[in-house]
Amino acid sequence: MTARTRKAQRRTDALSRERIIEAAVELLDAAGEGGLTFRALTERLATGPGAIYWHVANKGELLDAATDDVVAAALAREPAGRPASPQEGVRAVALGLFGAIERHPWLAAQLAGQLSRGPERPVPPRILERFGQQVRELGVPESGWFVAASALMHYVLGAAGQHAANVAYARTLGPDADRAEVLGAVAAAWQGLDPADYPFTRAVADQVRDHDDREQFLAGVDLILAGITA
Amino acid sequence: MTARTRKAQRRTDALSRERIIEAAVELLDAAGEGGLTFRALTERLATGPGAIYWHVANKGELLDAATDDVVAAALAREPAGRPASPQEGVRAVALGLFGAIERHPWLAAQLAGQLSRGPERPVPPRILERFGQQVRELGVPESGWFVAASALMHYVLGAAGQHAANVAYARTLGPDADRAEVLGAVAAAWQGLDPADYPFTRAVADQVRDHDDREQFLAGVDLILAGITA
DNA sequence: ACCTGAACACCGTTCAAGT
DNA sequence: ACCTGAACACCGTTCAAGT
Repeated sequence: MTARTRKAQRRTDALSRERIIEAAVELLDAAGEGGLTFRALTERLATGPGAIYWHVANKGELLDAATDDVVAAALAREPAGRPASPQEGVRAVALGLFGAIERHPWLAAQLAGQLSRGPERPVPPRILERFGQQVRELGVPESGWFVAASALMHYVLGAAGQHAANVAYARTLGPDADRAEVLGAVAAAWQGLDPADYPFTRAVADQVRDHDDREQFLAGVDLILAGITA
Repeated sequence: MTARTRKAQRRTDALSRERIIEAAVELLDAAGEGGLTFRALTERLATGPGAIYWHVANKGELLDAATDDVVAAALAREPAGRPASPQEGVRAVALGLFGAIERHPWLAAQLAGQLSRGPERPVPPRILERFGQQVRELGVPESGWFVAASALMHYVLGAAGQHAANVAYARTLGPDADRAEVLGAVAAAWQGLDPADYPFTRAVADQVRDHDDREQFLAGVDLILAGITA
């Protein structure tokens, strides 16, 4: 067994756009956005960069495709039957995205990037559509559709991203840090702020310690639902 | 006048962390996140990279400091007197951030990045605090403080980021594209979606064309305020 | 049509050397 | 204490050449 033997075997099946995107998602999951490089990709796929460029225009397109793939899967994973109510439908979509961002923490920044990079990106309409269909069934007058669906989308993406940050921060504290430790760390960071400048943030630090991220997240969704139907 | 004369003069005043951050913000404003490189920075400041590293740990810290600077300025720019009501206070903070993101479109992705990179980043607590203080004065019971302030923060950052994307997209269409053209372009992009998959998004495309971004933004803030006080 | 891999331009960062 | 600038490792991307 020479040293070279340990390298990835030469691939036998053909390369394809799907296989490349799949490998990109794996790299992103393993090491975050910094983990996705063409060098890592060529090694994992046992090719040269030219082969990848045959299937994908550039790194940006690959990142977009990976984002699109993961979001589409999350939105498709939903319960088979129709939701009991539009409210339940909203919660289901929200939890689907929450879970996707939890499993793929790099998604949060990526989605924010697509959101702030023009209207023709594929992912935002996909998400807006799902929330929007429930908003319509909520009986909201048409003039309020866009604002209601936008509010849901922006809150869900932002709050889920913050949750993912907490989870990632937990890993920093050691591989077996549990929920209490993570929340404790967030609370501790906020308790360390200047009392004169941050009275509110220090006050809520306690709440952050005692509550479950997912519960808080759903409470936020319900708050916006209350605003929509007010 | 030799070719060399056109290069930036050798700096006479001393370098400082503030001057570096200032130059970084200018580069970001001029060319977005890709415009901030140490090479561009050294040329603009007429130094070598080592000089910059004497004042700043690395690029990430510089980006964070630039973000922090701009957000702090936006939150400080507020009206002198106390707001007429907590609701007005929330709108003022929201519009302050909206304006900052409009003037510095790179802020949107940067803020999302800080949000999803752990609780000890300096900027999110700064924003949470401002919304939180108004939430408290709204008479919300303490158990609901965090959710209410988070909902405001996430909506505002997300929606303002999308607005900034629209503005940036407008510049793409030509230097003198006006509001109608921009909104028309967004509407057109959404109208081009598959009618079977995107009935809602296509329906709201018309609203997007006819409404003002700032009005829609404030309507979203009011929606969340309604949910908070429901 | 699909893949190889050397080469290129550019990037963030370091560090021995200067003042 | 503060700054210089050559050098390094690494990155995305290209392209002439192969099959």
